[in-house]
Amino acid sequence: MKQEAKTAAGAPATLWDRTRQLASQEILATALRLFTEQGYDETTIAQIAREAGVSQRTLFRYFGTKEDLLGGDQDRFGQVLTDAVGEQPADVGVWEALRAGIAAVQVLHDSREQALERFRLLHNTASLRAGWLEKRLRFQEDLLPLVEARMGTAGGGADPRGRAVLATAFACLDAASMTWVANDGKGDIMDLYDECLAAVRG
Amino acid sequence: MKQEAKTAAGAPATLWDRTRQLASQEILATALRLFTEQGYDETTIAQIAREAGVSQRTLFRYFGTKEDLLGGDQDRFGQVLTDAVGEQPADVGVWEALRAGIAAVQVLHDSREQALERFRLLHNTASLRAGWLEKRLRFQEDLLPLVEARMGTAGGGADPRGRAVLATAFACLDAASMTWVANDGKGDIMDLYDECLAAVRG
DNA sequence: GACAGTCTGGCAGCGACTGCCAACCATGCT
DNA sequence: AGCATGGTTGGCAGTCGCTGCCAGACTGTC
Repeated sequence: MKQEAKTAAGAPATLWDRTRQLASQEILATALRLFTEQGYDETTIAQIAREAGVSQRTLFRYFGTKEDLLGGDQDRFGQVLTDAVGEQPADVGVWEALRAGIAAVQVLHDSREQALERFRLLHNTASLRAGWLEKRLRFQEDLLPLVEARMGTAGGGADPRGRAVLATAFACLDAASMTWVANDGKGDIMDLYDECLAAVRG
Repeated sequence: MKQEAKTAAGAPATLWDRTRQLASQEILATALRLFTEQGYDETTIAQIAREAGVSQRTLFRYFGTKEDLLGGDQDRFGQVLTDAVGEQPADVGVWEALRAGIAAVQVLHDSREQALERFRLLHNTASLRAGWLEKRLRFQEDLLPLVEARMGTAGGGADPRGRAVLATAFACLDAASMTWVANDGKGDIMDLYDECLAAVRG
C-alpha cells in the first residue's frame, strides 16, 4: 500500500520492496513499449501482463487502471503543482504563481524524448485525452482555494473569476503542449505557454 | 416487442418510424430518470433496458454509448457552435465571434430545470465529465481554422495563439457553467461568462 | 398470400476491472 | 532450525459496457 519510494540510491530497504519496485518498473516499461509500438487501444492488459511476466491480477494491484500505466505519477504532478504554487510569496500575482507551478511540473519529465512520446500518445488517443483532462480538472479543484486567496475573491462558488483564471492557465498549457507535440518537441513548452498567455491577455 | 395494433389516429410517417421514435423517447426518459434517481455509475444498461421494455441489444442500436443516453444531441451542439461562429461578419473580433457561438448554443437547452439537472450530473460524475471534455476538445479542433483565419495567424500547428484563445474561451465557459451549477441555476450563464472573460483579460 | 427488407432479441464473446481464496514466502520470534 | 505471521501472488469467477452473429418476428409491397 504505502511505500517509501525513497530508494534514490542504495538503502534497498527490504527485499520485498526491491522486488516490488523491480516488477513495477518492468510493467511500466513493457506497457510504454507496447503502447508506442501498436497503440494504446490496441494493447490489452493481458498482453502487457504476459510480456511483463506477471498475472493480470498483480498488474491491477500495482496500477489500478490502464491509464495509470502511461501517466505513471500523475498524482505527483498534482502534488508538485499545488506545492509550488502554495510556496510562492504572498506578494506574487496569481498568474506568476501559476506559472511557477506549471514550470515546476515540467521539471518532472525524465527526458525530452520520453515526454514527447507520452504527449503524442496522449493527444492522439481519445480515451487517454479524456482521462487526462479529467485528472487535470481535479488539480484545478485542489488549486482553487489557493488561487482565490491570492486574488482576494471570496469564492465559495459564487464568484467564477478564480475558476476562470485557473482554467485559462491550464488552457494555455494545453495549447502550448499541443503545439509542442505538433512541432515534434521543438522549442520550450514554457516559452509557448508565455506566448499563449500573451495572446490571450493582450 | 409489443405495439398498439390500432394507432388509428394519424399516420404521418410509416409505422416503423413511429415505433422507433416512441421507443427512443421511452429509453431516453427512462435513462434520465434513473440517472437522476440513483446516479449515473450506479445505473446499469441492463436496468435501463429492462425498465424501458427493450433488450440491451436494441438499446445499443439506438444509442451506441451509455453517455449518449444523457447528452442526446451533443453533435448538434458542435454544429450550431461552428455555424454561429462562421456566420459572424468578417470585421468582428475573435472574442466576440466566439461569444456569439457560445450564446447560440445556450439557446438549445429545453428548459432551465432540465439543463441544470444535466449539468449537475455532468459535473458530479467523473466519467461523464471526462467524456464531455473530450467531445468539447473535438469542437475546438473544428473551430480552430475559423479562429485562426479571424486572427490572421497562419496556424499549421506552429502558432499556438489560436489554440490558446479557443481554449481560453471554453475554459471561461467551463468556469461559468460550474459556477452556475454551484449557485443552483441562479443568474445567466452568459453573464457569468462575460465576468470570467473580464477577469482573465481585464 | 408470398416475398423482400427491417428490426428485434438472445447468445456468445471481448476487454477492463474487482472480489475471493488458496498457495507462497520473506521476516521475526523462539 | 523450526514455526507462526502477515503481506504477496495468481487463478477463478463474476460484473459491466459493448459488439458480432444469427434466427425469428414484423412491416410494407406485389
